[in-house]
Amino acid sequence: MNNPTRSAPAPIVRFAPSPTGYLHIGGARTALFNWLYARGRGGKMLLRIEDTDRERNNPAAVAAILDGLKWLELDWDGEAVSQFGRAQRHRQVAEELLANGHAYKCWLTPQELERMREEAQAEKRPLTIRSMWRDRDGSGAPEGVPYVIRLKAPREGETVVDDLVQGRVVFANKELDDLIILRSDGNPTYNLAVVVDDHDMKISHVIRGVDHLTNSARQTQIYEAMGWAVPKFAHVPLIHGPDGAKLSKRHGALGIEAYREMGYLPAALRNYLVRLGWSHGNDEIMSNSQMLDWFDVTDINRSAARFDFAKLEDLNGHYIRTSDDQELLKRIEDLLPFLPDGAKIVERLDSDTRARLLLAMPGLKERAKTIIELVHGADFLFADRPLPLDEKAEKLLDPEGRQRLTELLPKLEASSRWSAGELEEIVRTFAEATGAKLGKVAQPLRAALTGKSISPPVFDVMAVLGREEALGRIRDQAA
RNA sequence: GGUCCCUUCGUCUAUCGGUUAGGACGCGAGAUUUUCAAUCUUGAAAGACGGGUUCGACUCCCGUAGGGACCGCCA
Repeated sequence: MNNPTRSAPAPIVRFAPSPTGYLHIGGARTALFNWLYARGRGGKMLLRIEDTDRERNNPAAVAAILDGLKWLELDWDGEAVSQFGRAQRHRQVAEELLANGHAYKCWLTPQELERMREEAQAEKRPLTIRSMWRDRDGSGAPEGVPYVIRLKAPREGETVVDDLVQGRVVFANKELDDLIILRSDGNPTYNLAVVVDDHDMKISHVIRGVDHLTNSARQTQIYEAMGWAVPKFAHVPLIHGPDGAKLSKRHGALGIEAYREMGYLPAALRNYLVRLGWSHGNDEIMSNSQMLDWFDVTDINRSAARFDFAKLEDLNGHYIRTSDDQELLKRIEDLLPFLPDGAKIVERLDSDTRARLLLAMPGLKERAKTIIELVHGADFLFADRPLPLDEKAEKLLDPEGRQRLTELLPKLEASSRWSAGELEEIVRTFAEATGAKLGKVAQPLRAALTGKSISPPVFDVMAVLGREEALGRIRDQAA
């Protein structure tokens, strides 16, 4: 954040998702890395929507991505830039490249290209597109046939991507095609648009997934053709599924909103994601300011990491336990609309039950790994008398258990303050007097009060439910 | 197939040539306990393989194997 030892100029980074779908978990981590790098060094975090492909553009996806970032509490500077909105400027640069001899018009048709690919495939030789139009200067061009503009990429030597994560990656120029920078319909392609935008937006560090590594080599050629400074690159490894294969819908490549709906906290998800491919010694749980202080792209690992829900859950449990009760209540209320049985609870959430929920929170949050578990733990608060009993509760309320409740009832009715402490004393005294182990009394009591065999401590449950409700539930089950 | 990248406990990782290879999750055992958690103690668990370089390699180099990314007028 305000680390005085950092004297380098403040970086300008960008997160540049394409609006073809939701914000997936890998994208979320890339955004987080960008955000940490910018915010940790007093830099800027810009947002750009890569929507040059009009056919695949989806406004709902843009909204979902922005929502996901907001939920993750990652902010950005200024308005999100639409790449499509800058098409004029991209075309202008393409013309400039044409004029300065670094690009050429190519009349190769998609059909011809397809045939070249098939032939290469059949002969099992590598395919590198070598357009015959490269050096013809447009002579012999067919009439009225649309053309594309290709970069006249160097054929000799090598193009180097000096990557902050991957190291120095060298590509032989003879392996690289003359990439298309302007489509036959006059629209810019991704690689051109990205270079122009990154240059115009004065991006100092391009932090993105390794799937873009070869693009960086191509983009470097465009920078060089324009005589522009190449930004620093940091290509972060991809996230894999539990089986080591690329993360797909089958595993966990869900939209970020799915994680919210599964009851994860943004802080937990951030902490989990930052430790995937990056670490700071043995530190596992870290605050935002620690992350901001410690994070550096040069410490990111080169190998892909597998997504592990068990560890995410553990972290989430930690963040729930250390969260403020009031905040948890808000998280619950935010999540309720997305839960199958949430509407029922929303209905009952008046100021009284809200207060009870808050009162129960310390006991509840100790046992929940997700917000959903937190809600289920609070089920007993919203139950109607007579309570439905689950199988184990049923067993606890055998004749012996019910008999105990009957005997205990008058003692509880005589309680003066109905506090957890007083109630515990009453029950303990009762247990001792009857020579029963505390559990023999507490378990039937729990079953009667919650309908379950597991719950927060029974005395807390009684206090939270209040005298009238608690006694009523016990009477329902007493012999 | 071509190019490029990767490879330490099951998983995430530490180690920047010299360590009994450490931590976390998960798993096992124990303590605590009114249940379940939480918490504490504790156990099992790793340098893919083969060559070098070096007094000494998990660490540097080469090869093999395995995995991955990219190879669109998609981004």
